[in-house]
This record gives sequence, C-alpha cells and structure tokens, in this order.
Amino acid sequence: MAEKLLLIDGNSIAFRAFFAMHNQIDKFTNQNGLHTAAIYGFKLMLDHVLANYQPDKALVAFDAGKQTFRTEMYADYKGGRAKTPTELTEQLPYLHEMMHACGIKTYQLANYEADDIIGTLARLGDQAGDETLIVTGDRDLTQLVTDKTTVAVTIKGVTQTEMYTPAHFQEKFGVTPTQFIDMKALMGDSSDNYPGVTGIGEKTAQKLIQEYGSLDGLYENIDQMRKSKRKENLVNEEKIARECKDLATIRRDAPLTIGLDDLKYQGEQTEELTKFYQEMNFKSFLSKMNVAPSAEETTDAKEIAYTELTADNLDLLADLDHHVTFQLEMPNENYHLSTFAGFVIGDGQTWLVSRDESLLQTAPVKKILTSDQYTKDVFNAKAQIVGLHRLGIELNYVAFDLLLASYLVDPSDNSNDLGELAHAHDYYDVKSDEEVYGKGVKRAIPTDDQVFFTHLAQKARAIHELRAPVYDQLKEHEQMPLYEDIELPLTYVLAKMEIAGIKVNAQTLKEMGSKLKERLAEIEQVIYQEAGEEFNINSTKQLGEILFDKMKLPVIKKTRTGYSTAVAVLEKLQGYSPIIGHILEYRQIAKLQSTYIEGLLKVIHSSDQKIHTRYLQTLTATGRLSSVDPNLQNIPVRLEEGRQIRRAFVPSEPGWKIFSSDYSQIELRVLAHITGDKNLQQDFIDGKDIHESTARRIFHLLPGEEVTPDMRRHAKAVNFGIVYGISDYGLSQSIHVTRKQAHEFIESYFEEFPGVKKYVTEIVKSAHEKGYVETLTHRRRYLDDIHSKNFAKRSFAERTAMNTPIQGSAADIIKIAMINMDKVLRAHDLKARMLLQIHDELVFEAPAAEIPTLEKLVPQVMDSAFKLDVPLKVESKYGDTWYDLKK
DNA sequence: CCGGTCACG
DNA sequence: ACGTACGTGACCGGA
Repeated sequence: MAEKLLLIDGNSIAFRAFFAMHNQIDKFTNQNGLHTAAIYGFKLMLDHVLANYQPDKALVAFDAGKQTFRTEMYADYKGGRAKTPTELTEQLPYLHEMMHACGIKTYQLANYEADDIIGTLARLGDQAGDETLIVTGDRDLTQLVTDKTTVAVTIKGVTQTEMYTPAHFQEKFGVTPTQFIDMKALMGDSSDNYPGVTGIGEKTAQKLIQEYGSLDGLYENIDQMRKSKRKENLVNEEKIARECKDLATIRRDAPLTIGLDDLKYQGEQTEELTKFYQEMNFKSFLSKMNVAPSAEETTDAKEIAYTELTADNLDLLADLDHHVTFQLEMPNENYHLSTFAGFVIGDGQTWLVSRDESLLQTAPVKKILTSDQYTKDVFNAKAQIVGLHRLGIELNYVAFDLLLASYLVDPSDNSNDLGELAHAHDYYDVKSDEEVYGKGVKRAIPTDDQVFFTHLAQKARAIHELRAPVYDQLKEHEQMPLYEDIELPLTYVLAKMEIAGIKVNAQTLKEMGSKLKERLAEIEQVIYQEAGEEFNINSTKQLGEILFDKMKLPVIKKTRTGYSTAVAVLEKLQGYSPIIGHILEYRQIAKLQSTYIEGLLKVIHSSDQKIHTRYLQTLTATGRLSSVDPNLQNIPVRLEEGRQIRRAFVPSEPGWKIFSSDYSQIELRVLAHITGDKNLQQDFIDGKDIHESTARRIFHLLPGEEVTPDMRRHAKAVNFGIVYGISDYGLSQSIHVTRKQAHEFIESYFEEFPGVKKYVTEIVKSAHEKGYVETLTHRRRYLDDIHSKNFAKRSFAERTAMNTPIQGSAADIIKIAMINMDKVLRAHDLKARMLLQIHDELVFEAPAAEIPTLEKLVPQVMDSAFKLDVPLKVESKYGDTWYDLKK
C-alpha cells in the first residue's frame, strides 16, 4: 500500500529556524543559558508540516560532519563559509532529543551529507510507490523532485514554504530537475564554493542547457558552436564543469544502514516531550499541552480574579497601590471616534473592571488618572490620552507604555494588539482581541461579563508583568533615554496635535470636486473615442488590453499579472498615440478626486469641521511617524493642480494664519555628521548649495567653471542615491543614463567623499556582525536578511543598513524638536498650535500677531534640537491657507 | 485580501 | 549574473 514519507533536511531547517528567530535570540534561552531559538523554530515547522501532511513514515537527516566525499574530491567544497555560530551548534544535540520525543527517527552517515541520505531514501520511496515530501531550507534539493516526490523549500520564517513539483520546477527554472544539475555544473555555486565555468551565470547556463539538453549534449556539439570567448572557456574548463556536476549531484545510492521500514512515524511521546519542553522552557508549547510551565506552578495561569467596579464600591480604589495599570477599552481602531466598551484598573493584586465608562468621571478614578501621586502603566498611551480626553479626563504621569517600549526594543514588533504583542514576548496568559472579540462583521464585545472582564483583567496583568522584562531589554539596548526623554514625552505632544486637528473647508473641496468631475467626464469620452470602445480606464488589466493588444503599442515592461501601465511606461509611449497623454491626465485627476476630494470630505468631523489624523508612533521600521485616517503626510504639493487641495486647509480661528517650518537637506546633513566626511561637512559649514557643490566635486570643475543644470540634476540624484543605499542600476534608472555612467558617478562621488565611502563599508560590516543598525539615539532596526544567501534580499538589507541610520536619525531630530517646541510654546504663553508633522516639516496655526515671534522661535528650536557637526538649516513660511505659504 | 498605481518626505 | 533605489498610506479592480 502506498504510504506517505516525510524527509526533513535537519541542518538546513535548523539554520533557517535560527535566523528566522534571530532578532529574538535573547528571549530564547532556557534555565541553563542554552539558546533554544532554533529548536523552537524547528518545532514550529514540524508541527506545521505534520498537521498538513500526516506522514506514515518520517526521518530527519543530519550532516555527519565537515568531512565528506565531496571535500575529498574538492578541498574547497563549502569553503569560505562563515563559521556556524556556537549559539546554533549547541542546539543541535537537543534536536535529536526532541525528534525522539516526537516519535521521529534521526539519521546521519559518515562522509555523506543530509542531502544524500534524503536523495537515497526518496529514490527508495519512489520505487516502493510511496508519496514523498522533502522539507528543506536549501533550494539545491529541488533536483530530487519527481512525480511522486515534492520538495518544500522554506521561503519566509519556517512555516511558509514553496512547493516544488515537476511542473512548478519547470515553470520556475525552465529546465527539468536533472537538467538543473547540469546548469549548476556550468554556473557553479557561490555558497557551496565551487566555480562552474568562467563567465557563465544562471541565465547563460539556462540558455545553454535548454539549447543542448544536457552537459553531455553541449560537449558533443561544442565543435559546431561559433567561435567566442564563451566557447573557449567551455572547452578549457570542461574538466571543471564535469567535476562541478559531480559535486552538485545529490547521491541516490548512499550506503545507508537503515531502510524505509525503520522510519515509521510513532507520534508524540507525551511524557518525554513534556519533560523536554520543561527543560527548554517552552511555555507556549507546554500551555498547548495543558501543562504548567514547571512542576512548582500548579495553578492554571489563565485564571484571574477580578472585581466589578460599581458606584457602590468605589472605596476599593483607595486601597490600590500608587503604581497602577489602566486600560480604557475602545473596540474601534480609530480612537477619535470609537465607542467605549469598558475599562480596567489595578495594581497587580487587585483588578477592577467595568463596562460603565461614566465611572471614570467619578472623583476617585479621575484622581488616580490625573494625579502625580499615581504612576500609570498602559498599552498605547496616545490612544488612552485621546480617549480619556473625549471623556473630559486628562491622563498624566504615564510611566510605562508597553506598545511604545516594545516597538523601541524591536520596531518590527509593532502589532497594535496587546495579546499578540505579549505572545511575541513569550507571555501567553492573555488572548488577542481577535480571539475574544472575533473579526470582520462578527467582531463584537462579548455580552458575557465573565468573558469580557477576564479579557480586560488579563490585558492589564500582561502590561503589569511585561514591564520589568521590557525595561530590561530597553536598558540592555541603551534605549532608556530614547524611551523616557523622546518617545514617551512625544506621545503627549502627538495626542495634543491630533486632538487639535486641522480645519478643512468642505465647500472649497466640493467646488474643486465638481470641476474635476466635469473634466473627468470629458477626458473619459475622448479616451473612449481614441480607443474605439468604452472600458474601465481605472482597470490596469482592461487598459493594458486596449493599449497593447488592440492598439499594438510596444510593451515596455510587464508586471507579474500583465502589462505595466505605470507613469514611467506611459511616458515612454508618449508620441505613439494621443490617448497616452489623455490617460495620464485622467489618472492624475482621478487620483485627486478619489483620494483627496472624496477621501478628505469623508473624514471631516461634523462637530468641528476639522480633520483629526492619527499619527502611528510605533509602525515604521526607521522611527519615522506615519499618519492614517486620513494620511495628512501626503497631501499633494509637487504639481500645481494637486497643490490646490491645500487651499482647503485653513486656520481654525478668524485672523489666524498657517505657519510652517522645514529642515533643509536634513538627511544629507545627518549623513555628513554620521560619516564624518570632511568635504561634505565643509560644504555645509560654508553654507553651499549642496547639490551644486557635489556637482563641482564629482565632475571635477575648476573654480571659474559653471555648473550646468544637468550636472546639478545628476549630482542631486547621486545625493539621493547615497542616502537610499546606492546602486548603479538604481541611479541609472532615475536619471536615464547608462549603468556604466551611473557607476562612474558613484566612483567619482566616493573619491571626493572618502568618509562616506568608509561609512558605507563599515555600516554594512557592522550590520553583518550585529544583525542590526542604530540611529543617533540608539533606535535599533534588525536586518534579518543581511545573512541571506539570496543576493536580492541581502542587497536590500545592505541598502537598508545604509539608509536607516540616516532616515532614522533625521526622525529622531525632528521628534526632539517637537517636544521642545511644545514646551517653548507654553513657556511663551503663545496661542499658536502645532498641527502637523511631515517628516522634515512642522505646520502650525497661530494668530497673525504671533507670526513674527514664531519666525524667530521655531527655527531656533528646530536648529538646536540636536548638536551635529554641521549646522541645521530651517526655512519658514506662512499664509492664509496651507496653499498660500510664502516666505 | 493582494497587487498595481500614485500621493508625500 | 543576480535585480533594486529608502520610508510610508489610500484607492481601485479583480480574484
């Protein structure tokens, strides 16, 4: 009878699991200091596979050691690989132990790699008529794919895999699995460190094998190949190619001492596995098995005692400790509008809960929330401040914000759900809102008091209990000043800005909207005429069919799903047909209409004619803010037509003005500071036009020579490129020059700015070593892909390593400026209000009489927010609307 | 719910 | 040879 066989590539999965969990490496250690992240990740993968595949037979194969028949053949095989971290190698013995507890056999064989064990067993399985699944993190194993054998390669984390069947393999590589070995013989493998034939990479190898069918076929017909450098290399390096083929070929006849009959999957050995989990301190797995984390803890941790607070027992509040945890529950994400479902307040011993938010207005509660006699721990302080403000209560003296602090520890830990975030911290005695409230249309606050109050109390307890460990992490990262002096004070400032809101004249928007509507209808008709039929212009699919199938315009670029019709593509098609210009115009107006006219009209609060955005303080990977519901950080400005939208943004009081100040070139100034490059610093100190002076340097102009507009434009693009983590290809695309020219620009830039070059090298090196990069204030970003074998992923991580300290430090600086600005406005008793932050710009509204004061004060505060080795420069403007700003 | 597109810094 | 400029959010169409 056909059975299901599961073969797991132990070393490669352990490796993947280790790096997938790498940013949490500190959290995964057991009582004895053993790192356990790889073991944990391995088990996650295993559970996922077992649940989905349900094998009859299973085996985890391991490499026996460094010495194999391949290293005997070729001494440099897998040479040059970084040493496996000891944090990983120390975990491998325990994987065997865990597999035993899971009822799965493990096996390794001297002189052979895990690949060969798997290859051999898969062949045996095929011959026995079994169905086989191979799970690995190494794409090389896909050569084992057959009609009966599927290979699952992990792509992200450990539970997401790409399934290789013969059909998928063919589609992806354009050759059969056997041919792929021949391809590798030609192209080599940089991670296994064998060379292949000089000058042949994946694309050429694929072409040659497709043409000749195989390596043998190629060499049989090599005489007919026309004379070329490539042919010469192929002929000279035939021996190498054949050796490489041998190295690349996974053995299917390894001398195994076990057979298929030894692989029966036994199922979990509950007692043994429980013991193992306890040894590893795997609380989440233990809780799934309904067992307490360790023998001493006998109570069910999920239970929690609470008391319902009512008007009659308010005296309970007086007994609370003066360090409380509080949460006002708002079911809707948008806390400006959400209803209130209830609240919880407590001190770790006592948890008081209620559905009745009017109790918050009573003196004893209000006192706790407002007074400096009580410090408060919360989750998302800004939401709490705004929510309570709507109830007429001022929340002060927040000590700990779990959301904010977790975000600083790792900005990718930014779930807005307390339960999920707690789980990420390995704390499981609280559920996620989705688990308790449901999702989609079914989402609702439970009517059962027991269910709802338990959830509230558990949330509060999670905040309380996670405070100490999260503080420890902040301290370990040297992030206490970032947390206490920047992010937490900023939360209050942002709350104030959101509450203030910005006045928007709906009438202005409506008038613009009706004009746009008319124009849209006109252009639409013209486009239908030109296309010869009516279609949905907003559909890229339909538009592509019209342009490229019907009208036969040249295809410039394709996307995964069809033809690309992006602006860059359409601009290249200008001149082929007048329809292109009309489509571009249609797109521009349609965008204004839907996003900015209709979109903004929808979010004006009827009560005050204002828009109240929410700034997300715990979202971006770099430390910038983002703005939602609506996004006020991308209101059009570059094109005049869109810029008109800003006419609708007006001061909220008669006789007031809109005032705005922005940092000039803050990212390049930060770059000059961080890199310490003397030339770049000097140019800023001398107050030069930085793009012009960059042009002077990289184009080697003499003192009398003039910088042409083109030179300046190119230099500006290079400066942008440097900030983004430059690549010649990217630069060439942005300024429409050849890749070679772009490369020369970059080379020239690095010669002129050697400090920048040094920085780029060092930050990438440091990111490789540490796995993260930091900003000026120790804001941290982990870069998991920095160790990736995949060139594209790794390159992306390397560019991120260059960009994040720049973009993130600029974000740090303006955040400090905002906190100081808020203080200064109060100190000077000004009526002016800070309304918006747009990354390098602050927008205010103020009485006309205060404008002269602001013109002095705001640049002063912004300039001095952070002492850099170069000056910061700030420019201010003001006017009657956001559109009319003038110097 | 995802991908394409386009608005901003 | 590989395939990209960095960071966001909103809207639309089409599975």
